Amino acid sequence: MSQHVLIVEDEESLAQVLGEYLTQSGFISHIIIDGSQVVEWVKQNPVDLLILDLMLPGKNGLDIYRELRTFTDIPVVMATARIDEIDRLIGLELGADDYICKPYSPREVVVRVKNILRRSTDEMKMVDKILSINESTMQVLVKGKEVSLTRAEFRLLSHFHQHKEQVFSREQLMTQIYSDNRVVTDRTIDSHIKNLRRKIQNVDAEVDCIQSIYGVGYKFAL
Amino acid sequence: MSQHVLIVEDEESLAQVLGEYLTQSGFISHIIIDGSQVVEWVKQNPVDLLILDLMLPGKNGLDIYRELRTFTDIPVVMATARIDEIDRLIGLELGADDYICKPYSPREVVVRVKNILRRSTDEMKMVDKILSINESTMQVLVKGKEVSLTRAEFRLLSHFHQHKEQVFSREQLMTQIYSDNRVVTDRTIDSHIKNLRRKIQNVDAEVDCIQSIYGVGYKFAL
DNA sequence: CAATGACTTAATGGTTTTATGAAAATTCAC
DNA sequence: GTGAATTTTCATAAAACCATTAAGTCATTG
Repeated sequence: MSQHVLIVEDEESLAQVLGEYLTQSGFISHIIIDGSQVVEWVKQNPVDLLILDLMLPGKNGLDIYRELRTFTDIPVVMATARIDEIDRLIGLELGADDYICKPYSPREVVVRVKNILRRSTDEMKMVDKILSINESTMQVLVKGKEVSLTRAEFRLLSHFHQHKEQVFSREQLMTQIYSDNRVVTDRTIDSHIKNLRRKIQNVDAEVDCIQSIYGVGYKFAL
Repeated sequence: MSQHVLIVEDEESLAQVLGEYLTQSGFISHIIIDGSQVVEWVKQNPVDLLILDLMLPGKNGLDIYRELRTFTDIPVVMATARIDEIDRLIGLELGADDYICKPYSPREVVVRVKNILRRSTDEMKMVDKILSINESTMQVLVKGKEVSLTRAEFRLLSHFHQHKEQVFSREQLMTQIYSDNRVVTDRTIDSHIKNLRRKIQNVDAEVDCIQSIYGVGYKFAL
């Protein structure tokens, strides 16, 4: 579950401190001092983000960066002590990347790492920022506010959320909601839909994500 | 409600500007120019965070820092103009602390102050000051007061605490609690939950950390 | 625009699930 | 083995949920 951050930095004490900060924040960190090992490590191990010191003994940081980019898209935060490096970096295609100027504070780096990883992963679920669903906690957030749903409501919404835009008949929804093969009236679904809509719009009346398709069923869309 | 930030800085104009930024952001700031007064002030006045210039006339900043640490844990942001100071600082036990390199931008300092105070108030105080669990001593503190739990209760709470927010069925909880594969009624879990809640709320009736998810199970949340 | 079928909604009764207190069974220490 | 503590079960009350109904509203069609 935790995300892996690889620190490439020759000043070991600095890297150590940074690593501790990252661990404190729930990341798993690994430190590499020798630049020549970076590419190999990234190929062999899980790495979600890389903090790359550009001034390394042995191998040039930018070369490492370019080599990484030939086979992976993981975000890279580049660190440099020389101000004038920054200008060159800014010219780069800084996709999911970032850079920091040394000396940096560990706290600042952690903040950046969090931001980048949140952006890139945290997550497709937050895609719309309007509705997020967490299966394991059974938590539903509408515009950031928690909405408490019953089991049937949660299953319904969850199924809708996983199949955006798709239209479902009431029969289909029933079989999705109930594990047993119980048979209920069509109106039952209507009823749950009604309650769902009410609870969601209770948070924000603007949100109208469950649409009725006349004569067919319902669909979810934001 | 507002939090107090103490600025220790001999360049008065700089301190002034920073103070205004902080005020703007909702903090209450106070400036001390003479290093020899800092310890006394902190002892006598409310201070939630301290910005400490290390290059002070009269008294050395690091000495002040060490003296403060003998009686308080308030976070300290250390400011210094000399790069090489940074290295020494990194060696320090940077608990809730941070450092910045002069010349700094007031805006940046405000951001850091906010971050530090958010962390030390929200996170620490909310999450762990309410409930802390020590696996090795089997000690449980609720709002600082010890609660004596039976083994089953402790295992339950401990498992919950390690998996905050996650919903567990009674079956899952049973297998978590029992090493052997004994089979017990669902109601057994209810019973333990009941006792747990009672013991916890015996300390503070406000604390309601075990929630029932109807038709599913229980989850822990603060 | 009237008729018809489809959707919405609130209320209700019944069902399932949970809370709780107390009793029975088990475990543990002595 | 005895007694106290703990665990489990049980019975009942309370709460939450769900399916249905029925009445009202809306969309479609001729």
